[in-house]
Amino acid sequence: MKKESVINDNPVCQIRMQAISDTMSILSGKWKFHILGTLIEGNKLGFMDLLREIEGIGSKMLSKELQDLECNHLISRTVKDTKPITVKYAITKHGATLSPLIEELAKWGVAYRKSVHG
Amino acid sequence: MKKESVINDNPVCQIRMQAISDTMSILSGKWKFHILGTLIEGNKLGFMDLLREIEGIGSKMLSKELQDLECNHLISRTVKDTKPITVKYAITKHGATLSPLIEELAKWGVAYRKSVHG
DNA sequence: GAAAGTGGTTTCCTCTAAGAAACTACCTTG
DNA sequence: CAAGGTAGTTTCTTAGAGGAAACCACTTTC
Repeated sequence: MKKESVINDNPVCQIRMQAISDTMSILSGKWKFHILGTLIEGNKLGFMDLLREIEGIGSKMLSKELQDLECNHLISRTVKDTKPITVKYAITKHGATLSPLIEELAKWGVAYRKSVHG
Repeated sequence: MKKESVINDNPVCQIRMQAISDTMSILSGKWKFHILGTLIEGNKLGFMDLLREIEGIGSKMLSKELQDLECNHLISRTVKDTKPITVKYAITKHGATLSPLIEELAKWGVAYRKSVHG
């Protein structure tokens, strides 16, 4: 008798796993949380603002990550017709729903650090 | 006057960001959540069990990810002196503290799917 | 003694994430 | 007209993540 999957071979688990994969794929990469976190704190920021706020990121990565986040409707990009034109990035209502998740991530990270050193 | 970071240039944000980076680094990779999720459901599983449960993973990746998780004390590995020897992987108390986080990830993923299709 | 199960390691390969640096284009201020 | 600000794009390169397949050692069952 060949053994087969028993735990993960049920619809509830499958949907759960899929949901987790979805979330992680949307938030993948080194910078997504940094960008989202910064936009949640300081609402409406320009490209150069973000470049300054997020230490270490380069313009290429920032540009790409912003596009990803915009595609997934987590942030908005609005071009103001000023001179010179300026662009403002902001978190969307949808993006704001990530707050509890980001909160959990931060909380766990802090607790982990304490448990290792403390 | 040169502009500088204002939002992220304060200790609270720095610690937050660091904590998030820590968490993400510990849980990085394609399989960590799948492994943890599976071990939370079915407590105490062998290597081959996990290989069967986690669809798509190969033995090399499983081996590596299990080592990572064990190093970070999120799972335990105990060798039973049976014949043939068997190895049991289980979630630790520490690893179990990830449950709320995993819960949030799944919740958000499900909600996201609904908001896109619904 | 061959097949199948235990728990992995090793080798080789590919693809992508990420970063550095240069460049575009347009505008304003000194 | 040079310097510096706006918002990015392009090119080149490298490190690492991930996967397929073969292999090892040991044991039990058919």
